[in-house]
Amino acid sequence: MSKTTEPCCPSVREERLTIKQAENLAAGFAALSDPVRLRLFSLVAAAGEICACDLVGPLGKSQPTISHHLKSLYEAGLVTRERRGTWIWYSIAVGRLDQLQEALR
Amino acid sequence: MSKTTEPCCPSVREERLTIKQAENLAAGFAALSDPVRLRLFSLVAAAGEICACDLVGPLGKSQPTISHHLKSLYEAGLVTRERRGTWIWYSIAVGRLDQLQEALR
DNA sequence: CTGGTATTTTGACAAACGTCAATATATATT
DNA sequence: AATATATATTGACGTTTGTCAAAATACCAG
Repeated sequence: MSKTTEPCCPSVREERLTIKQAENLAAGFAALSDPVRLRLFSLVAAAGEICACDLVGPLGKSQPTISHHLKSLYEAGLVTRERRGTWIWYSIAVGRLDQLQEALR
Repeated sequence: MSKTTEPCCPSVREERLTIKQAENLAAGFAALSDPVRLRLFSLVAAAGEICACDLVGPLGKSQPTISHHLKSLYEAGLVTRERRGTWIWYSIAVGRLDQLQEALR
């Protein structure tokens, strides 16, 4: 009754990607395709968990720009966020990162 | 005499990326950030080696568009190409792909 | 409720991107 | 040399992107 199975997390090395798979992965890689965003992501990963307020300084970009990039990473599923009072804490979304990593296996 | 060592192929999970490292990785991920290009790359990977002429049909895009995307992948270091007479054969550049994969480890 | 700090949203702008039709270049065949 | 095929380049187009200043929203402390 169901269509032929389509792996959720294929590897570009082994599978011919469907349009949906390609769009899903491309959205993830797009989030990693900007140097500022990559460094931002790296800061989050290195810290484990980090307050947004501590992400504004290090990269020499305006606070709205950092907020904008964090939103990109969040919408791409690469980070999670949790509000604690005034501050918002970010962590990396390990599952999504693993998925992208597996896609390059 | 030399500066402190800076790994060529860091992981975003473990290192705070320098600007240069981030730019290098971001250029690689940018090449993978478009669905058409990802599927193209996947076709090359699945075939091992494939003639450009066989890449035009499957994705429903014009020949110049495919050529344009192949150039992007080539300039990002993700594929190699070799002319054999009239045809040009593409393969994936395993080293570069490994580098990007390692960056997500 | 008022004032202060953290974060997001809006609006604007230039730059980069994906796409195609048309053209150009390269190679092979006759 | 002439023709045919494979691939790349050019030029144009609308769309998306990265950035910032300014304004809006959310939370906290008096």
